[in-house]
Amino acid sequence: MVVSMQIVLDHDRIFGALADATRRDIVRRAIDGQAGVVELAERYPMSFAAVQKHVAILERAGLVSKHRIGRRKVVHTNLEGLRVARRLLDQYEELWRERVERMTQLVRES
Amino acid sequence: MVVSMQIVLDHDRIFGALADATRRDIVRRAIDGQAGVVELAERYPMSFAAVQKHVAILERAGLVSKHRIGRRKVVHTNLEGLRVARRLLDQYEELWRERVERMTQLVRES
DNA sequence: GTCTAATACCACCGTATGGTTGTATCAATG
DNA sequence: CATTGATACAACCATACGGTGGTATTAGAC
Repeated sequence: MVVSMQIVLDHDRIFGALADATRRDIVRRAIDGQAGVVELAERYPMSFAAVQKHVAILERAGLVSKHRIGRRKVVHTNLEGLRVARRLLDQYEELWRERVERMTQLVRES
Repeated sequence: MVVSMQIVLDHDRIFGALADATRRDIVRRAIDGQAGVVELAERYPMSFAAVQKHVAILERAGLVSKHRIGRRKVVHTNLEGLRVARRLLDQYEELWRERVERMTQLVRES
């Protein structure tokens, strides 16, 4: 029985996944979509298993995905995951802009 | 002796602070910059002290700051903190764009 | 000055997280 | 099909995190 893992793209997981320097570096490297987990692991001062766990956290957050190429699995960054995070920040900035506008309006009316 | 607390604006703290629904909600509410910690705390199903800790985490991350108004302290969101996070995501998207461009170029040359 | 509302801080507790080592699976290769 | 390179997963450990209640500090109100 195959139960496909659920990728939720919720903000908790996405921002949590990005709150670690190793994982952010993996995201950056995986944009090119050429690195397997072994190649990634070689670059960080920690065990292979630790890097694997970081990739798993990124995968659960929907920031990267893996697909087989031969006997390796290649990690590549998922643009949509990054955009979910960015959209939230954009919303905050939009609220900020609206607030500034309201305040400017108030000053103008007084 | 007064030792001012250091606000670092590093990505670990910023994304970590945003990885919690309560804290994101505080950031959103504090954009208007009118809420004291008591008013904030009333909105969440947790103790006053818990909300205070959330605000402290946001403050250490540079996402909000507090200043006295009368006997209260008002929490307001710091736009620059949000922008630090957004800039990193923008960089990733830019890397993505460059990669797509390189690939398109390769296809064209073949 | 005394009282009190608003905030800050401390100690504690359960659970999640980041790391480790060891073992199991899985697919190409000989 | 046995081997082996690449990945997955489980058990374990130390520390960080999110919550609690209780106590201290601070600044207006009286």
